[in-house]
Amino acid sequence: MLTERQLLILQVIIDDFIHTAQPIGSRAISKREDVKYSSATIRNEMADLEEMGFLEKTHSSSGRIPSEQGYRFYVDHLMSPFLLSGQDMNLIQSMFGDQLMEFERVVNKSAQILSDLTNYTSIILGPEVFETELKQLQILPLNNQSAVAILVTNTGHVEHRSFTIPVGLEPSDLEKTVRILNDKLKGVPIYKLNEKIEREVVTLLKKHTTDFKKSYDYIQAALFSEEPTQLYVSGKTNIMMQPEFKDIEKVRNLFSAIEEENQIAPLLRSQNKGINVIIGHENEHAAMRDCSLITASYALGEEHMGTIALLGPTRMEYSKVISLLNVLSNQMTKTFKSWYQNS
Amino acid sequence: MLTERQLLILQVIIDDFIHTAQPIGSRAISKREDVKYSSATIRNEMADLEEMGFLEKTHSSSGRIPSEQGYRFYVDHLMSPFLLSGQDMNLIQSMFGDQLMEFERVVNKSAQILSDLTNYTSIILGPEVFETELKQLQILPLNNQSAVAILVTNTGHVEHRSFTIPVGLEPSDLEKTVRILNDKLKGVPIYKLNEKIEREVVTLLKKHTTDFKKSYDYIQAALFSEEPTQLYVSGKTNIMMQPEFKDIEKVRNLFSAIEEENQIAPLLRSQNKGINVIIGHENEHAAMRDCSLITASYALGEEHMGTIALLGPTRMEYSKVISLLNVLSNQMTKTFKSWYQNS
DNA sequence: GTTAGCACTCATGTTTATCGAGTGCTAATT
DNA sequence: AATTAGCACTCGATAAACATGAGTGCTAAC
Repeated sequence: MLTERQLLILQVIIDDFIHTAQPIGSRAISKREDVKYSSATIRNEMADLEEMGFLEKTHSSSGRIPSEQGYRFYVDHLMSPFLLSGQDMNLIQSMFGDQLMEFERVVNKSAQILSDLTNYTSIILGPEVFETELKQLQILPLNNQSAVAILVTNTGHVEHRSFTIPVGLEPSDLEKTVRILNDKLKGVPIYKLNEKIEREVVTLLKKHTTDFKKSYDYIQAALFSEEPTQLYVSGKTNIMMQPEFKDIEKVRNLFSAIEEENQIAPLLRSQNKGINVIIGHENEHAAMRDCSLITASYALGEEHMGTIALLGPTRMEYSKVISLLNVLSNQMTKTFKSWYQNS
Repeated sequence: MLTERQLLILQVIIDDFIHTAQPIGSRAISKREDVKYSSATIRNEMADLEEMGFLEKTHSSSGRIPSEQGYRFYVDHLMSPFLLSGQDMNLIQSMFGDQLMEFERVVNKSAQILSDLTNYTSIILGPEVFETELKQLQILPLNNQSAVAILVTNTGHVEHRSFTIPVGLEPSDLEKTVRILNDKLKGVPIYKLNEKIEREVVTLLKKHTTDFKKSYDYIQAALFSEEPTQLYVSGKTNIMMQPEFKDIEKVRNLFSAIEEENQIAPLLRSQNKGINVIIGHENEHAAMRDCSLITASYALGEEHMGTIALLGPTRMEYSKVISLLNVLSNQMTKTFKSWYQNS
């Protein structure tokens, strides 16, 4: 177990390193007014802490820096809670005060606030949309050749596609098709749409429309060619400002990794509810081994969950980031709840 | 005027430097099989070309690199046309072959193709939406408290907002309001909406709805709180791969500049029709003085214009980029025309 | 148990030397 | 008169040699 003094020293080192990014030596610590031991004593303690794996040296005669295990201990036991400044709180409040927002905008703004307030990179994962229900399907002809299909879910999510109307498709058929679809599909969860169409709608369509095949291809195309982008990233530039990323090769690797949506999304999706802290090599993705990733979950309505996250160097302001993510995820959950209850 | 030989030498130097990013010396040039002069001769010519301002040295005894004036001359007089590979052409064609696309998707994909095929950063500016006309306004209640407003223009552009319904607003009023709005506003250009509402709709609303004030605030909020994002950027990471951006400070500056939407948008907006080449310091923005920017215009329907652009180092593959932008902008124009004619 | 003292380590910065690609100029060649 | 060979010179890049100083570990004194 660690003694009080060791705890103090560890805390001082980590706090300092988080802000300066420089190895810290015994003398510097002993000079602090809240530390009343000589540098020699500190040196001894530091040697012990290093032996226990909480500290590292960059070279044999350098000052100490925290190891990943050190950060882990800090996050789990040592960190003092962070009080967000009134200014920051205001910024957040004012954003959620706005009555008129669609989901995408809230998320985008949240991502921006997160990255602005921390100078790290924020990543927000939207909720799985598949469980949401179809509220309305509309096909609106723009002219002879083209139309726009608009699909609204019960969560207020809107998808739309423009398309060209195949030559020879009767407008009346199109209209009928849409009417039938709305009749039958309202309230059906998105992920069941396909099945439902196959089972119930196809026969109906066959009966009622003269050009069944075309209408059908249509629906298919309009409804299911989606690849829902659910990843919102903000402040990618911030990561370049960190001194640990002064060599461009690292930045490149990291950026490439972030841009691979199908790498990041599952990672975030697989996190537990609440706050998660993933430090350095705890991350399964090699490209993020120099980083820490803090995630927090938010809820959209009763069922759907999304994740907000901050990506920064392992030398991260854990305390601040965690507070911020807490506040923001709660605020998001609250806001979405107010939108979607009784739906 | 430049002699044939000088033209040849200039061309060789620029072509070479575009691919290697290394200063090139007289000996290297004289060794090429299409050049039959000795290094001494070449040296003399290079000295002349430098005096005329087409070449530069990085230091007193280095090989030559093209000056910005050199690139300018190259682009205007020297560049040989570039034939896109069949592979590249296929990629482009296949994308536009897809019948089912909304504007945003075409633009996003185009941006991606541009950056993938060139390894530069692509920027696409959407058309001014203000001239487009309102096709339909719909307000769809999701539940007691919230609704989604959907606005469709004649170009198939869809805007939507979720909002909470003020307590006490009668559903019937909401419905009436929407009906009145659709009646009066269909076909009105977006930028005239506000005026039209003030002039014709307000009185109507007063007459027909019991709670005029609330309905009105509503419309206002739903229709006019937009900040149309019209800038699509792809391949920002590419710029970091260029050897001229190996020091991170430059990258930071450039990235910050690109992220300032209101810096870039007007710059692109102000370009002439067709292809424009802006080399280094010809660019008014200091942050882009190390870059060249090639722009091309595309048309959306009869009236609206947008811009596609590629941003790379001044040492850019001008020939390829220009060909590519040409093909793509034409293809976009053609595609959009087919969508929106007779609207 | 704590601390002063001291020899030792190593990253960083500076100086100096070497190397070689490339130039400009002059004189010889075509 | 145009071209080219020859040569001294320049200067960035790389490496080696050296000084500096922040920081350590260890021992002995307090």
